[in-house]
Amino acid sequence: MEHKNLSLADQVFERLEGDILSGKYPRGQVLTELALCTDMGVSRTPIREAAHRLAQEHLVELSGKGITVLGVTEKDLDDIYDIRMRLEGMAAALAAENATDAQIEAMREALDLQEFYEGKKDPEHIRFMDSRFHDMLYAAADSIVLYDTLMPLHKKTQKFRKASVENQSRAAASLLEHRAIFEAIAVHDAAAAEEAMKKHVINAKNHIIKRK
Amino acid sequence: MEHKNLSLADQVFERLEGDILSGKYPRGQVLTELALCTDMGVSRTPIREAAHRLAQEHLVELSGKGITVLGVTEKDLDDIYDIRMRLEGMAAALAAENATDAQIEAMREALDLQEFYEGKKDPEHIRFMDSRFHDMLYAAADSIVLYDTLMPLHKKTQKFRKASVENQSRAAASLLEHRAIFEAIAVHDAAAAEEAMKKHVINAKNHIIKRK
DNA sequence: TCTGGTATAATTGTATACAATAATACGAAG
DNA sequence: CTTCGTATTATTGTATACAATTATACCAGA
Repeated sequence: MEHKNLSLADQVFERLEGDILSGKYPRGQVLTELALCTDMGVSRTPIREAAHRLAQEHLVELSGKGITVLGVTEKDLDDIYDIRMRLEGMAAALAAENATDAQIEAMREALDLQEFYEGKKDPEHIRFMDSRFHDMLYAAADSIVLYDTLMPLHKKTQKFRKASVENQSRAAASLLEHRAIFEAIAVHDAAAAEEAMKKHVINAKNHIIKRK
Repeated sequence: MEHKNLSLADQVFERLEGDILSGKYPRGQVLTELALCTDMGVSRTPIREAAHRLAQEHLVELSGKGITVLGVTEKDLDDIYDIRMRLEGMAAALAAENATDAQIEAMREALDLQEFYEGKKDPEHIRFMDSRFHDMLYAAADSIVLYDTLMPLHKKTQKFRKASVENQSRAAASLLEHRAIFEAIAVHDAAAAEEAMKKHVINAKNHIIKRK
Protein backbone atom coordinates (compact mmCIF):
# COMPACT_ATOMS: atom_id res chain seq x y z
CA MET A 1 0.00 0.00 0.00
CA GLU A 2 2.62 2.50 -0.98
CA HIS A 3 0.84 4.60 -3.58
CA LYS A 4 -1.97 6.99 -2.85
CA ASN A 5 -4.44 8.18 -5.41
CA LEU A 6 -2.13 10.70 -6.98
CA SER A 7 -3.01 12.23 -10.29
CA LEU A 8 -0.51 11.89 -13.11
CA ALA A 9 0.28 15.56 -12.68
CA ASP A 10 1.15 14.97 -9.02
CA GLN A 11 3.32 12.00 -9.88
CA VAL A 12 5.15 13.95 -12.56
CA PHE A 13 5.62 16.83 -10.15
CA GLU A 14 7.16 14.66 -7.45
CA ARG A 15 9.37 12.81 -9.86
CA LEU A 16 10.63 15.96 -11.55
CA GLU A 17 11.16 17.66 -8.21
CA GLY A 18 13.12 14.68 -6.98
CA ASP A 19 15.22 14.47 -10.13
CA ILE A 20 16.09 18.15 -9.86
CA LEU A 21 16.84 18.11 -6.14
CA SER A 22 18.90 14.94 -6.44
CA GLY A 23 20.97 16.54 -9.15
CA LYS A 24 19.95 14.14 -11.92
CA TYR A 25 18.97 17.18 -13.94
CA PRO A 26 21.77 19.69 -13.31
CA ARG A 27 21.34 23.43 -13.21
CA GLY A 28 21.19 24.90 -16.68
CA GLN A 29 19.85 21.81 -18.39
CA VAL A 30 16.96 22.57 -20.69
CA LEU A 31 14.06 20.16 -20.79
CA THR A 32 11.08 20.34 -23.11
CA GLU A 33 7.54 19.30 -22.42
CA LEU A 34 7.57 16.97 -25.38
CA ALA A 35 10.76 15.20 -24.31
CA LEU A 36 9.35 14.70 -20.83
CA CYS A 37 6.15 13.37 -22.38
CA THR A 38 7.98 10.56 -24.16
CA ASP A 39 10.19 9.95 -21.13
CA MET A 40 7.29 9.56 -18.76
CA GLY A 41 4.69 8.26 -21.14
CA VAL A 42 2.02 10.84 -20.44
CA SER A 43 0.54 13.73 -22.38
CA ARG A 44 1.60 17.33 -22.12
CA THR A 45 -1.19 18.34 -19.76
CA PRO A 46 0.21 16.78 -16.57
CA ILE A 47 3.75 17.71 -17.60
CA ARG A 48 2.72 21.32 -18.01
CA GLU A 49 0.97 21.42 -14.68
CA ALA A 50 4.02 20.00 -12.91
CA ALA A 51 6.39 22.34 -14.73
CA HIS A 52 4.39 25.40 -13.77
CA ARG A 53 4.23 24.35 -10.15
CA LEU A 54 7.98 23.82 -10.13
CA ALA A 55 8.40 27.24 -11.69
CA GLN A 56 6.39 28.74 -8.85
CA GLU A 57 8.98 27.32 -6.44
CA HIS A 58 11.78 28.66 -8.63
CA LEU A 59 13.13 25.16 -9.18
CA VAL A 60 12.86 25.68 -12.94
CA GLU A 61 12.43 28.64 -15.24
CA LEU A 62 10.01 28.60 -18.16
CA SER A 63 10.57 30.38 -21.45
CA GLY A 64 10.05 29.92 -25.13
CA LYS A 65 13.20 27.83 -25.09
CA GLY A 66 11.94 25.16 -22.75
CA ILE A 67 12.07 24.26 -19.09
CA THR A 68 15.42 25.39 -17.71
CA VAL A 69 16.54 23.68 -14.52
CA LEU A 70 17.51 26.07 -11.75
CA GLY A 71 17.81 23.75 -8.76
CA VAL A 72 19.44 24.95 -5.55
CA THR A 73 22.58 27.08 -5.65
CA GLU A 74 25.15 27.46 -2.89
CA LYS A 75 23.77 30.86 -2.06
CA ASP A 76 20.26 29.45 -2.01
CA LEU A 77 21.41 26.82 0.44
CA ASP A 78 23.01 29.46 2.60
CA ASP A 79 19.83 31.54 2.63
CA ILE A 80 17.67 28.48 3.22
CA TYR A 81 19.55 27.58 6.36
CA ASP A 82 19.31 31.14 7.62
CA ILE A 83 15.56 31.04 7.13
CA ARG A 84 15.21 27.57 8.56
CA MET A 85 17.16 28.56 11.63
CA ARG A 86 14.51 31.15 12.38
CA LEU A 87 11.42 29.24 11.34
CA GLU A 88 12.31 25.82 12.68
CA GLY A 89 12.99 27.64 15.91
CA MET A 90 9.52 29.11 15.75
CA ALA A 91 8.07 25.69 14.98
CA ALA A 92 9.81 24.22 18.02
CA ALA A 93 8.48 27.02 20.21
CA LEU A 94 4.94 26.49 18.94
CA ALA A 95 5.29 22.76 19.43
CA ALA A 96 6.39 23.34 23.02
CA GLU A 97 3.31 25.46 23.60
CA ASN A 98 0.78 23.25 21.85
CA ALA A 99 1.97 19.65 21.95
CA THR A 100 -0.49 17.20 23.44
CA ASP A 101 0.62 14.39 25.72
CA ALA A 102 0.01 11.89 22.94
CA GLN A 103 2.17 13.87 20.55
CA ILE A 104 4.95 14.08 23.10
CA GLU A 105 4.81 10.33 23.64
CA ALA A 106 4.92 9.71 19.90
CA MET A 107 7.96 11.95 19.56
CA ARG A 108 9.69 10.12 22.37
CA GLU A 109 9.14 6.82 20.59
CA ALA A 110 10.44 8.22 17.31
CA LEU A 111 13.57 9.39 19.08
CA ASP A 112 14.08 6.02 20.73
CA LEU A 113 13.86 4.37 17.34
CA GLN A 114 16.29 6.87 15.88
CA GLU A 115 18.70 6.01 18.66
CA PHE A 116 18.24 2.32 17.96
CA TYR A 117 19.06 2.72 14.27
CA GLU A 118 21.89 5.05 15.09
CA GLY A 119 23.40 2.28 17.19
CA LYS A 120 23.05 -0.10 14.24
CA LYS A 121 24.55 2.50 11.87
CA ASP A 122 21.62 2.19 9.51
CA PRO A 123 21.57 5.48 7.55
CA GLU A 124 18.41 4.62 5.63
CA HIS A 125 16.35 4.27 8.78
CA ILE A 126 18.13 7.07 10.60
CA ARG A 127 17.10 9.42 7.85
CA PHE A 128 13.57 8.15 7.96
CA MET A 129 13.28 8.67 11.70
CA ASP A 130 14.91 12.07 11.39
CA SER A 131 12.25 13.14 8.91
CA ARG A 132 9.63 11.61 11.15
CA PHE A 133 10.79 13.63 14.12
CA HIS A 134 10.57 16.85 12.16
CA ASP A 135 7.18 15.92 10.71
CA MET A 136 5.82 15.28 14.17
CA LEU A 137 7.24 18.54 15.39
CA TYR A 138 5.48 20.37 12.55
CA ALA A 139 2.27 18.59 13.43
CA ALA A 140 2.60 19.58 17.08
CA ALA A 141 3.30 23.19 16.07
CA ASP A 142 -0.13 23.08 14.41
CA SER A 143 0.34 25.87 11.88
CA ILE A 144 -0.56 25.27 8.26
CA VAL A 145 1.08 28.50 7.20
CA LEU A 146 4.34 27.62 8.90
CA TYR A 147 4.21 24.15 7.41
CA ASP A 148 3.66 25.47 3.91
CA THR A 149 6.47 27.94 4.34
CA LEU A 150 8.95 25.54 5.82
CA MET A 151 8.27 22.41 3.79
CA PRO A 152 9.61 23.60 0.42
CA LEU A 153 12.80 24.73 2.14
CA HIS A 154 13.06 21.47 4.00
CA LYS A 155 12.77 19.52 0.78
CA LYS A 156 15.45 21.60 -0.88
CA THR A 157 17.99 20.54 1.73
CA GLN A 158 17.11 16.85 1.49
CA LYS A 159 19.94 15.88 -0.80
CA PHE A 160 22.46 17.43 1.56
CA ARG A 161 20.93 16.02 4.71
CA LYS A 162 21.20 12.60 3.16
CA ALA A 163 24.95 12.98 2.90
CA SER A 164 25.04 14.36 6.40
CA VAL A 165 23.32 11.48 8.09
CA GLU A 166 25.74 9.02 6.56
CA ASN A 167 28.45 10.68 8.59
CA GLN A 168 28.47 8.81 11.88
CA SER A 169 29.73 11.52 14.18
CA ARG A 170 27.19 13.98 12.76
CA ALA A 171 24.40 11.44 13.11
CA ALA A 172 25.28 10.95 16.78
CA ALA A 173 25.42 14.68 17.43
CA SER A 174 22.16 15.20 15.60
CA LEU A 175 20.45 12.67 17.80
CA LEU A 176 21.66 14.45 20.94
CA GLU A 177 20.37 17.75 19.57
CA HIS A 178 17.00 16.19 18.83
CA ARG A 179 16.89 14.95 22.40
CA ALA A 180 17.55 18.44 23.70
CA ILE A 181 14.76 19.87 21.55
CA PHE A 182 12.43 17.15 22.64
CA GLU A 183 13.13 17.59 26.34
CA ALA A 184 12.25 21.27 26.07
CA ILE A 185 9.04 20.49 24.22
CA ALA A 186 8.11 17.77 26.72
CA VAL A 187 8.15 20.30 29.57
CA HIS A 188 6.52 22.98 27.39
CA ASP A 189 9.47 25.34 27.57
CA ALA A 190 9.05 27.31 24.36
CA ALA A 191 12.13 29.49 24.69
CA ALA A 192 14.39 26.53 25.38
CA ALA A 193 12.92 24.56 22.51
CA GLU A 194 13.48 27.46 20.12
CA GLU A 195 17.05 27.90 21.30
CA ALA A 196 17.83 24.19 21.02
CA MET A 197 16.37 24.03 17.54
CA LYS A 198 18.33 27.07 16.39
CA LYS A 199 21.54 25.42 17.52
CA HIS A 200 20.53 22.22 15.76
CA VAL A 201 19.97 23.97 12.44
CA ILE A 202 23.17 25.98 12.78
CA ASN A 203 25.14 22.80 13.42
CA ALA A 204 23.54 21.09 10.46
CA LYS A 205 24.39 24.07 8.29
CA ASN A 206 28.00 24.21 9.46
CA HIS A 207 28.42 20.53 8.86
CA ILE A 208 27.17 20.81 5.30
CA ILE A 209 29.13 23.93 4.45
CA LYS A 210 32.30 22.38 5.85
CA ARG A 211 31.96 19.36 3.59
CA LYS A 212 32.21 21.47 0.46
CA MET B 1 2.62 50.71 -20.40
CA GLU B 2 1.02 48.99 -17.48
CA HIS B 3 0.48 45.47 -18.76
CA LYS B 4 3.25 43.01 -19.38
CA ASN B 5 3.01 40.01 -21.63
CA LEU B 6 1.11 37.91 -19.16
CA SER B 7 -0.44 34.68 -20.29
CA LEU B 8 -4.14 34.16 -19.71
CA ALA B 9 -3.24 31.69 -16.98
CA ASP B 10 -1.20 34.37 -15.20
CA GLN B 11 -3.98 36.90 -15.53
CA VAL B 12 -6.53 34.44 -14.18
CA PHE B 13 -4.19 33.58 -11.32
CA GLU B 14 -3.71 37.18 -10.28
CA ARG B 15 -7.38 38.00 -10.58
CA LEU B 16 -8.50 34.96 -8.61
CA GLU B 17 -5.84 35.54 -5.99
CA GLY B 18 -6.95 39.14 -5.64
CA ASP B 19 -10.61 38.22 -5.43
CA ILE B 20 -9.90 35.69 -2.69
CA LEU B 21 -7.59 37.94 -0.68
CA SER B 22 -9.95 40.89 -0.97
CA GLY B 23 -12.77 38.76 0.36
CA LYS B 24 -14.89 38.88 -2.78
CA TYR B 25 -14.93 35.10 -2.66
CA PRO B 26 -15.43 34.25 1.03
CA ARG B 27 -14.02 31.20 2.74
CA GLY B 28 -16.08 28.13 2.04
CA GLN B 29 -17.45 29.29 -1.29
CA VAL B 30 -17.20 26.63 -3.93
CA LEU B 31 -16.24 27.64 -7.43
CA THR B 32 -16.12 25.42 -10.47
CA GLU B 33 -13.79 25.58 -13.40
CA LEU B 34 -16.69 25.85 -15.80
CA ALA B 35 -18.30 28.74 -13.97
CA LEU B 36 -15.00 30.60 -13.90
CA CYS B 37 -14.63 29.92 -17.61
CA THR B 38 -17.86 31.70 -18.47
CA ASP B 39 -17.09 34.46 -15.94
CA MET B 40 -13.71 35.21 -17.40
CA GLY B 41 -14.28 34.21 -20.96
CA VAL B 42 -11.41 31.77 -21.27
CA SER B 43 -11.18 28.02 -21.59
CA ARG B 44 -10.58 25.59 -18.77
CA THR B 45 -6.85 25.26 -19.38
CA PRO B 46 -5.75 28.62 -17.93
CA ILE B 47 -8.36 28.34 -15.18
CA ARG B 48 -7.05 24.96 -14.18
CA GLU B 49 -3.47 26.16 -14.11
CA ALA B 50 -4.38 29.12 -11.91
CA ALA B 51 -6.49 26.98 -9.59
CA HIS B 52 -3.69 24.48 -9.06
CA ARG B 53 -1.20 27.20 -8.34
CA LEU B 54 -3.60 28.72 -5.80
CA ALA B 55 -4.02 25.29 -4.26
CA GLN B 56 -0.26 25.04 -3.83
CA GLU B 57 -0.45 28.20 -1.72
CA HIS B 58 -3.40 26.77 0.22
CA LEU B 59 -5.60 29.64 -0.87
CA VAL B 60 -8.07 27.14 -2.28
CA GLU B 61 -8.68 23.43 -1.92
CA LEU B 62 -9.40 21.20 -4.89
CA SER B 63 -11.68 18.18 -4.81
CA GLY B 64 -14.23 16.40 -6.90
CA LYS B 65 -16.71 18.99 -5.70
CA GLY B 66 -14.97 22.02 -7.11
CA ILE B 67 -12.61 24.74 -6.04
CA THR B 68 -13.25 25.53 -2.40
CA VAL B 69 -12.05 28.93 -1.23
CA LEU B 70 -9.88 28.81 1.89
CA GLY B 71 -8.49 32.33 2.06
CA VAL B 72 -6.76 33.58 5.17
CA THR B 73 -8.12 32.73 8.62
CA GLU B 74 -7.49 34.67 11.82
CA LYS B 75 -5.05 32.02 12.96
CA ASP B 76 -3.30 32.14 9.59
CA LEU B 77 -2.94 35.88 10.00
CA ASP B 78 -1.52 35.43 13.46
CA ASP B 79 1.02 32.89 12.23
CA ILE B 80 1.87 34.98 9.19
CA TYR B 81 2.81 37.93 11.34
CA ASP B 82 4.93 35.71 13.57
CA ILE B 83 6.78 34.45 10.53
CA ARG B 84 7.05 37.87 8.95
CA MET B 85 8.48 39.30 12.15
CA ARG B 86 11.37 36.89 11.85
CA LEU B 87 11.87 36.94 8.11
CA GLU B 88 11.35 40.63 7.46
CA GLY B 89 13.88 41.13 10.21
CA MET B 90 16.27 38.87 8.35
CA ALA B 91 15.57 40.75 5.11
CA ALA B 92 16.37 44.04 6.80
CA ALA B 93 19.61 42.63 8.17
CA LEU B 94 20.63 41.35 4.75
CA ALA B 95 19.69 44.67 3.19
CA ALA B 96 21.89 46.45 5.73
CA GLU B 97 24.77 44.20 4.78
CA ASN B 98 24.33 44.29 1.01
CA ALA B 99 22.62 47.53 0.01
CA THR B 100 24.51 49.59 -2.56
CA ASP B 101 24.74 53.36 -2.34
CA ALA B 102 22.30 53.64 -5.23
CA GLN B 103 19.79 51.41 -3.47
CA ILE B 104 20.11 53.43 -0.29
CA GLU B 105 19.48 56.65 -2.17
CA ALA B 106 16.46 55.15 -3.90
CA MET B 107 15.04 54.07 -0.55
CA ARG B 108 15.57 57.53 0.86
CA GLU B 109 13.61 59.03 -2.01
CA ALA B 110 10.80 56.53 -1.56
CA LEU B 111 10.59 57.45 2.11
CA ASP B 112 10.53 61.16 1.32
CA LEU B 113 7.65 60.59 -1.04
CA GLN B 114 5.84 58.50 1.55
CA GLU B 115 6.24 61.38 4.00
CA PHE B 116 4.91 63.79 1.41
CA TYR B 117 1.79 61.73 0.79
CA GLU B 118 1.38 61.14 4.49
CA GLY B 119 1.25 64.90 4.92
CA LYS B 120 -1.44 65.10 2.25
CA LYS B 121 -3.35 62.21 3.84
CA ASP B 122 -3.46 60.34 0.57
CA PRO B 123 -3.95 56.67 1.53
CA GLU B 124 -3.73 55.40 -2.05
CA HIS B 125 -0.25 56.78 -2.56
CA ILE B 126 0.88 56.04 0.99
CA ARG B 127 0.11 52.40 0.41
CA PHE B 128 1.93 52.45 -2.89
CA MET B 129 5.05 53.96 -1.37
CA ASP B 130 4.83 51.57 1.54
CA SER B 131 4.86 48.62 -0.83
CA ARG B 132 7.66 50.26 -2.76
CA PHE B 133 9.77 50.61 0.36
CA HIS B 134 9.38 46.94 1.15
CA ASP B 135 10.07 45.94 -2.45
CA MET B 136 13.28 47.91 -2.48
CA LEU B 137 14.29 46.39 0.81
CA TYR B 138 13.75 42.91 -0.63
CA ALA B 139 15.80 43.86 -3.66
CA ALA B 140 18.61 45.13 -1.45
CA ALA B 141 18.50 41.93 0.62
CA ASP B 142 19.29 40.14 -2.64
CA SER B 143 17.94 36.71 -1.76
CA ILE B 144 15.62 34.99 -4.18
CA VAL B 145 14.77 32.31 -1.63
CA LEU B 146 13.84 34.87 0.99
CA TYR B 147 11.80 36.79 -1.55
CA ASP B 148 9.89 33.70 -2.63
CA THR B 149 9.26 32.77 0.98
CA LEU B 150 8.17 36.20 2.11
CA MET B 151 6.16 37.40 -0.87
CA PRO B 152 3.19 35.05 -0.55
CA LEU B 153 2.89 35.97 3.13
CA HIS B 154 3.17 39.65 2.32
CA LYS B 155 0.40 39.37 -0.22
CA LYS B 156 -1.84 37.60 2.24
CA THR B 157 -1.74 40.57 4.60
CA GLN B 158 -2.45 43.13 1.88
CA LYS B 159 -6.12 43.50 2.59
CA PHE B 160 -5.44 44.23 6.24
CA ARG B 161 -2.57 46.58 5.59
CA LYS B 162 -4.89 48.56 3.36
CA ALA B 163 -7.22 49.21 6.26
CA SER B 164 -4.27 50.01 8.44
CA VAL B 165 -2.80 52.70 6.26
CA GLU B 166 -6.11 54.53 6.18
CA ASN B 167 -5.75 55.09 9.88
CA GLN B 168 -3.86 58.35 10.18
CA SER B 169 -2.09 57.75 13.44
CA ARG B 170 -0.92 54.32 12.31
CA ALA B 171 0.27 55.74 8.99
CA ALA B 172 2.35 58.33 10.81
CA ALA B 173 3.84 55.76 13.17
CA SER B 174 4.57 53.44 10.29
CA LEU B 175 6.49 56.16 8.52
CA LEU B 176 8.64 56.75 11.58
CA GLU B 177 9.33 53.04 11.83
CA HIS B 178 10.34 52.91 8.20
CA ARG B 179 12.71 55.78 8.85
CA ALA B 180 14.31 53.90 11.71
CA ILE B 181 14.78 50.81 9.56
CA PHE B 182 16.18 52.90 6.77
CA GLU B 183 18.67 54.73 8.98
CA ALA B 184 20.07 51.42 10.19
CA ILE B 185 20.37 50.12 6.63
CA ALA B 186 22.00 53.34 5.46
CA VAL B 187 24.84 52.88 7.95
CA HIS B 188 24.95 49.12 7.31
CA ASP B 189 24.03 48.20 10.87
CA ALA B 190 22.45 44.79 10.37
CA ALA B 191 21.49 44.13 13.99
CA ALA B 192 19.80 47.51 14.35
CA ALA B 193 17.97 47.07 11.07
CA GLU B 194 16.68 43.68 12.13
CA GLU B 195 15.56 45.01 15.49
CA ALA B 196 13.80 48.00 13.97
CA MET B 197 12.03 45.81 11.44
CA LYS B 198 10.88 43.37 14.10
CA LYS B 199 9.34 46.22 16.04
CA HIS B 200 7.70 47.50 12.88
CA VAL B 201 6.06 44.17 12.12
CA ILE B 202 4.99 43.68 15.73
CA ASN B 203 3.37 47.11 15.76
CA ALA B 204 1.61 46.41 12.48
CA LYS B 205 0.35 43.14 13.88
CA ASN B 206 -0.89 44.68 17.11
CA HIS B 207 -2.66 47.42 15.23
CA ILE B 208 -4.48 44.92 13.07
CA ILE B 209 -5.38 42.53 15.88
CA LYS B 210 -6.68 45.44 17.94
CA ARG B 211 -9.05 46.52 15.19
CA LYS B 212 -10.93 43.23 15.29
C1' DT C 1 -37.92 7.16 9.25
C1' DC C 2 -33.44 5.48 8.34
C1' DT C 3 -30.11 2.90 5.67
C1' DG C 4 -27.91 1.15 1.75
C1' DG C 5 -27.16 0.78 -2.89
C1' DT C 6 -27.53 2.19 -7.54
C1' DA C 7 -28.20 5.28 -11.25
C1' DT C 8 -27.45 9.87 -12.57
C1' DA C 9 -25.27 14.11 -12.92
C1' DA C 10 -21.61 17.22 -12.06
C1' DT C 11 -16.80 17.93 -11.88
C1' DT C 12 -12.19 17.27 -12.53
C1' DG C 13 -8.31 14.55 -15.07
C1' DT C 14 -6.13 13.63 -19.47
C1' DA C 15 -5.08 13.69 -24.29
C1' DT C 16 -4.77 16.00 -28.47
C1' DA C 17 -5.36 19.47 -32.18
C1' DC C 18 -4.42 23.96 -33.32
C1' DA C 19 -2.73 28.89 -32.53
C1' DA C 20 0.66 32.04 -31.02
C1' DT C 21 5.05 32.97 -29.80
C1' DA C 22 9.82 32.72 -29.26
C1' DA C 23 14.29 30.88 -30.85
C1' DT C 24 17.21 29.70 -34.54
C1' DA C 25 19.33 29.17 -38.94
C1' DC C 26 20.41 31.14 -43.05
C1' DG C 27 21.35 34.16 -46.57
C1' DA C 28 22.00 38.75 -48.47
C1' DA C 29 23.87 43.22 -48.04
C1' DG C 30 27.35 46.15 -46.46
C1' DC D 1 33.65 39.07 -41.76
C1' DT D 2 29.84 41.10 -39.60
C1' DT D 3 25.19 42.49 -39.32
C1' DC D 4 20.55 42.65 -40.18
C1' DG D 5 16.32 40.87 -41.81
C1' DT D 6 13.55 36.98 -42.93
C1' DA D 7 12.03 32.30 -43.26
C1' DT D 8 11.84 28.29 -40.73
C1' DT D 9 11.60 25.54 -36.87
C1' DA D 10 10.85 24.46 -32.19
C1' DT D 11 8.31 25.32 -28.18
C1' DT D 12 4.87 26.83 -25.35
C1' DG D 13 -0.14 28.74 -24.92
C1' DT D 14 -5.01 27.72 -25.54
C1' DA D 15 -9.22 25.40 -26.61
C1' DT D 16 -11.84 21.38 -26.76
C1' DA D 17 -13.27 16.50 -26.78
C1' DC D 18 -13.39 12.60 -24.09
C1' DA D 19 -12.35 9.57 -19.90
C1' DA D 20 -12.35 8.89 -15.07
C1' DT D 21 -13.68 10.18 -10.82
C1' DT D 22 -16.47 12.03 -7.41
C1' DA D 23 -20.70 13.80 -5.50
C1' DT D 24 -25.60 13.65 -5.42
C1' DA D 25 -30.32 12.26 -5.88
C1' DC D 26 -33.42 8.76 -5.67
C1' DC D 27 -35.58 4.63 -4.57
C1' DA D 28 -36.14 0.18 -2.35
C1' DG D 29 -36.03 -2.31 1.71
C1' DA D 30 -35.96 -2.79 6.54
